[in-house]
Amino acid sequence: MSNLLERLRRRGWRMTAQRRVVAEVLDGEHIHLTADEVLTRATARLPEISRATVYNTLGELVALGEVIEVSSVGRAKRYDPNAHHAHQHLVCSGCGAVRDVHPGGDPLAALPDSERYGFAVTGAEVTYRGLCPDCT
Amino acid sequence: MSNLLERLRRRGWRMTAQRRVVAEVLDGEHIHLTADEVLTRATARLPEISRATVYNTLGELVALGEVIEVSSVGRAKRYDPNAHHAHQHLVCSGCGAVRDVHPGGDPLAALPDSERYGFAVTGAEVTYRGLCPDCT
DNA sequence: CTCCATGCAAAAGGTTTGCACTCCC
DNA sequence: GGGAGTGCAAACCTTTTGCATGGAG
Repeated sequence: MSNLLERLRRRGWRMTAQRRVVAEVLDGEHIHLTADEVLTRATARLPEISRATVYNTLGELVALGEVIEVSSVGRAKRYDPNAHHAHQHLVCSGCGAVRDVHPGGDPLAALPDSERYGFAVTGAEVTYRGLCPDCT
Repeated sequence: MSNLLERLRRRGWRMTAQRRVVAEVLDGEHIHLTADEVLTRATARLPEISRATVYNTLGELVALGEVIEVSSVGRAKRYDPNAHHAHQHLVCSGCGAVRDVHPGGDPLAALPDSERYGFAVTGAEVTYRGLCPDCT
């Protein structure tokens, strides 16, 4: 429980049944769901929620910086509610499962000024790839 | 010119006019094109090439390990013909432009065994994000 | 009471597929 | 000559959008 909901309330985020359910689904399991999986789980709790609302809400959570968009395997993005702890992702090339990992050091430090080409660099994401125990 | 075409021929890759044009387009500019941009440039050289063939060919080049799929900004993947030199990507959050960069050190080294959770880890990609000079 | 959020359904990408035809090896 | 590659168009999947309704603050 990282209390995504409570953080949202504290930030004055307008609360509705739909938004609460989406936040609960994301916060409940610490796996990385696709929008469609969020919709399925949300529908189980609140049958009248619509696909558009799930997308709207996910997009807003990403814009607020409370949720991170992760592209894994396949076309659908996955959503990671663990935005407040620095971490990276380990993706299974077989089944697309995503695990949080915590490597040492700051990846940004590896990029010297001479390799920044005038960009204002704001962050770095590392994606480790491999096969999970089940897919080996 | 890194001779993508020649490498493909040497690997016994079945050559056709369409495949040659796709390879030439990728190898010609060292920027990171979307499938649609590849189609546009390929059509300029060979008007009868079809969208499906471009997708088929790109998918095959990726499977062969000669081209890398990069997800930048937006929904469309970009294709990087520079698969034979270790490098990472610097992506502009504004316009989606992708630049190759060469940070120091091996990103895999940052992930200790204790953070691998039984995965057979095969690689790591680093995506640096920021704003390019034009978008600042 | 006033917006903002929602539902519905349609549209918009981007990518994949089925099938008959072509042409490289 | 045979099987891989191609073109066309339709299907598919994911995400976005327009618009009228509904509910939070």
